[in-house]
Amino acid sequence: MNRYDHRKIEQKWQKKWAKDRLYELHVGHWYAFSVPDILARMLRMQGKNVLFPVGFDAFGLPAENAAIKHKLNPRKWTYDNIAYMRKQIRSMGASFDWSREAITCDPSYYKWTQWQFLQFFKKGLAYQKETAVNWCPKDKTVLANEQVVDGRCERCETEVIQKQMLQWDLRITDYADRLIDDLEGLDWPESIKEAQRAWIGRSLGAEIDFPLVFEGDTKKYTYVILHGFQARPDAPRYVHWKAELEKQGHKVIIPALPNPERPSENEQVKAALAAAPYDENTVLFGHSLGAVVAMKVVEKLKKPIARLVLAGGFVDRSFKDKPRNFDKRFEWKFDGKRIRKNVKTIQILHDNHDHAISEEQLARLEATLGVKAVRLETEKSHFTGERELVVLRSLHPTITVFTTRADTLFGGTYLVLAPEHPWVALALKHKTVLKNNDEVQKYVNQAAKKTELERQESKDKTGIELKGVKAINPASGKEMPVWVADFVIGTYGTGAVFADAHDERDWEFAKKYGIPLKETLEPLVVRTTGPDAFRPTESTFERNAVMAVVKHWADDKYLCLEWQKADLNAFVCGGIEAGESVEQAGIREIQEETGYKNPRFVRRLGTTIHSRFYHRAKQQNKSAHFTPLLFQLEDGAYEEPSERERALHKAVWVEANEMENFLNRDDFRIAWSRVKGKVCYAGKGILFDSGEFTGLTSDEAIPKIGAKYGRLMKQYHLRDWIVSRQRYWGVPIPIIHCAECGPQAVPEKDLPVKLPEVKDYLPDGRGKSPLAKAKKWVSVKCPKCKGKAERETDTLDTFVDSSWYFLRYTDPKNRKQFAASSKQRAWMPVDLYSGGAEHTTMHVLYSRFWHKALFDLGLVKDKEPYTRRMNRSLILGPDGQKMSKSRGNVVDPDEVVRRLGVDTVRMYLAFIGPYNEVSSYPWNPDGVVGIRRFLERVWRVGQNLESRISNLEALESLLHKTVKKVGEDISVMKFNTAISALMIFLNAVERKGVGKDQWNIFLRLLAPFAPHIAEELWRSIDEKESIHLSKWPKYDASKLRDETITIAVQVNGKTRGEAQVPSGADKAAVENVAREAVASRIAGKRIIRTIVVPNRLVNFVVTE
RNA sequence: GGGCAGGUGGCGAAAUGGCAGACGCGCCAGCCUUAGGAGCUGGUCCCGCAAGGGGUGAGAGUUCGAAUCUCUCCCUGCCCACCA
Repeated sequence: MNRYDHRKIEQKWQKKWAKDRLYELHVGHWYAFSVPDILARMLRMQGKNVLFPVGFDAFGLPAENAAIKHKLNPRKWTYDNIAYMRKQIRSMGASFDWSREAITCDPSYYKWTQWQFLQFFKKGLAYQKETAVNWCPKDKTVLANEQVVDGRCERCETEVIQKQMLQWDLRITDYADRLIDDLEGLDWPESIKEAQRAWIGRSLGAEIDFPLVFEGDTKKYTYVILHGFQARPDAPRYVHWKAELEKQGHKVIIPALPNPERPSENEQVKAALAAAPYDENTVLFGHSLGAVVAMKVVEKLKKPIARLVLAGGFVDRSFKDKPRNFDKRFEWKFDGKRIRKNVKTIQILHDNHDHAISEEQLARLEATLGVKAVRLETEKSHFTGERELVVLRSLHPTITVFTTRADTLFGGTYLVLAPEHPWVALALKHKTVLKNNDEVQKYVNQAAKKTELERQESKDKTGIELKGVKAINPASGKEMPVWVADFVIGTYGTGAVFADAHDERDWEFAKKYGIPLKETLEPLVVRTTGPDAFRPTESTFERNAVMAVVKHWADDKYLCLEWQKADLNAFVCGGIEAGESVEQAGIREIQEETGYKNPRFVRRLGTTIHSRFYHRAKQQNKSAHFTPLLFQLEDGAYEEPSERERALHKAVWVEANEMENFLNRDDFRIAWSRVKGKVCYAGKGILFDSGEFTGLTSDEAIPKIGAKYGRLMKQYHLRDWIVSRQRYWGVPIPIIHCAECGPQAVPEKDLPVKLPEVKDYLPDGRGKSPLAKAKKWVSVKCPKCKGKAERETDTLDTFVDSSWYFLRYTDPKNRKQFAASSKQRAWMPVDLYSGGAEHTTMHVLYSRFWHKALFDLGLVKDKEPYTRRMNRSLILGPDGQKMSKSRGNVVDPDEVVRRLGVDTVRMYLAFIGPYNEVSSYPWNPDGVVGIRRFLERVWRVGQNLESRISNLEALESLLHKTVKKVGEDISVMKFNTAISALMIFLNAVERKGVGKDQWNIFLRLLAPFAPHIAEELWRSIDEKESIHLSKWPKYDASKLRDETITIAVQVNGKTRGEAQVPSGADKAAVENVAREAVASRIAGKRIIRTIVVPNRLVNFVVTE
């Protein structure tokens, strides 16, 4: 029987190709796997070397949860699934290179995940940090910020709480700038780049310090500064610190400590003790080794001093970078209790990139003194820069805020701290600093109890003033009240903001609590787009003007102008003439422009509004300074305005509630918002009452004010990447913890650290992962000191596994390296990465970071892993909703495949719409039969090839056009239009017949889409080799041209007829033919202009 | 509140400055019939018998010409969000 029997054909060829058969599938998998296969097949036929790999990212929570639920071994569960998936994927007829398969949970793969992690660890890119982390009480695991959705766990939707934990982090924030800046050179869709930028969230701004003053505190201190190893009192930084402190009226003593090159404890402590009286007015400040001496000094004191400050205070003789040779007589033990007794306040200052002190040493110092270190951004690591202002700032109580709007600094009238701000905790501990200590404590406690979700949900902002404390505005010099409020986020910026009249949130808060505000900005509206856009290069006409909002005499409606020439809906406005007051000017303009005779001045609407635009009617660049005024008409007395005015604009009445829609420019909207009583202006503008910066625009003032009163800097939304997971089913972190030596890398020869077998996979609920249950596995020897040590029991985030898998594809079997550099060079960077839109942010960002880190280590040659990244569309359920098991709309194409065949299903998915649009297509079970019919017809034509063809030339021409179109469309992944071209060819062939030669070419075009049927028909025309090994056809450019072309003929841009012209005819001939086609329409009219677009149309522009 | 992507027949869509709706689904009429969820032929944006006219979310602009570019607004989807 000779009909298209897909089952027979597809099984036959799949057996031959892969020895496998059909299984049921998820339609989303089909879309992801089988459609790109079309491109891979074509490229291969074009002789390209195509790496089209497949693999399984198989670590992670789903496998573990399933294992817990069904009491299975997650490894067995995963590998069973992989085996099943493999069969499914093979049944799609996709031409994956299975020899390169990578499985992230296989020890041969994760050996290299661990190896790369250790390279990062050795370079300081991976580090351990005690952090407040998102903790899901149900999953009993830590979540990345990215996995928290609306304050809830991404997976189980349990509310996330905060918990302190020692976590492994990767320093992705060090790469934030490069991750943004390197996007420039990438040929990616702008939307993906924008998603990356948004996620990193860089904002340029300034950090500004606000000194705090306390009621009745005018105390002057004696600062004793103890210098460091190999230093002297006249080192520039100490000189600078001394000068600054003396300027503030404090006394400063910097004793020269004996033998700074080869220090000894007794000598130095003795000298330090003798240098000053040490009483309640003393602040003892130790830098570096001086900090050790300072601690010894405090131990020996008889009465307490005011403060102990330790800057870069190390407790070991082993520096982080290289050990220093200190005198053995230095005793590295401290009596924390005694120290705490002898000093009122202790401060530990530290910087995150200190070359001398390890995190672990710092932690010990913190533990000894019972104080958390304050981490600072330094000029040079270990506070060795010349000025290190940061140290001085820390000597006084100051609150540092981050702002992107330094232009409003002069108007800052209060300060707001997050409830978790460290200074708040400090002040509360002292109890005497704040006059309303108990109330503040109560508020902070309440805020701490609230989850992030609750804090976000409460729209009404709450807060409490810190009584007894004021901050000094460094710009205006004015005292500002200090508040604590939970709308300020502790973890963003510095956890503190200054508040002013030009922020809506600050405005509302101030109104609610009666805090005074001060405006310092007049709105500036600059048109930057459209025909009215301000032209900065042209000369500008400055003009003082009035903007009159005119209320109806009885109703709540207002008199506005609709401008005729420009697309402008506005209030009455106009210039102020010499000798005229603004009020007079307003009345005159109302009378002139609208004709209403009796306007009455009501009130000014506050601020001046500056407006810059290009005045089209006057052809001038304008900078208008509007004074907005409110008028009301006494009555309807009216006299028609002049013709000139009426030609310019039309006066209309606009209802108050229609106004927002009516006005179409921001300067008028601002005036309107003030009529309605909303006064806060949060946009940019021109400064006033701002000292030397008065008159500047916001954009000019932001960097200048920021630099003068603070430090210009960047802030990122991005935080370091916490990679620790307290879960079983992941890559074990290859670290050994030794009490003596700290965390040590597992030696390379011992990699991979394989996952131990455990009895059950439940987390223990105290933050330890199930790996801790494998006691024998945990207990190891320290690779350094050979003493007793324990393995790290956390596993890595699965995003780590998927951050480098494409590298493994280039050399999947390598046992010596993660990928040989020769193999990498051959394939990297990835030419086309078509992935799900859900990975546009996190996975793409993490893998880019990982790649850059490898690049810095010299392990890869490219700065970026992906040349082209596309987001594929989504297949929705038949109901138009995202497919999900809970919705019950998951389409299983098994039934369709059985009925209509693999070729039909994969081709239909390709036909449904463009592949790389960020859109989605509902799976329409009816539409698929169109493709089946097409293949049926292909089959039928293939059975009846003819030797004689009615119009060979025309057919050839169409064929070559098809070759061109299909090839071009596939290469840009517009499979839908490629298929449409195949259909058009087949439609023609069914009418005109087709010969073996043309059919041979057509089948090769079809092969990537419908590999099975194409192969079968190919063999039936006596081809001996597989069609998939044949060459992609080339088109003959000379055959693309048609003999005659039908062109459109337009009159005044409207299509009025058609004309047949010979291909390549000259312009005059085309024009003549076209003129005849519309002769009746242009008769008696004059042709002003004729536009000829070759091969497309002729347009006659005629008089009416 | 912010960012991004969109908005074209009954449906998926095509056209990215040059004849709007290619191709396919569905629908209508007819043919064939082995009676099917098959095949073939023709039709199918709207108004109109026609000639003609109108039409790509709304409005305006640029242009000989706009679905496409610009502006204002509306709506939908996705992502982010008390981010200073």
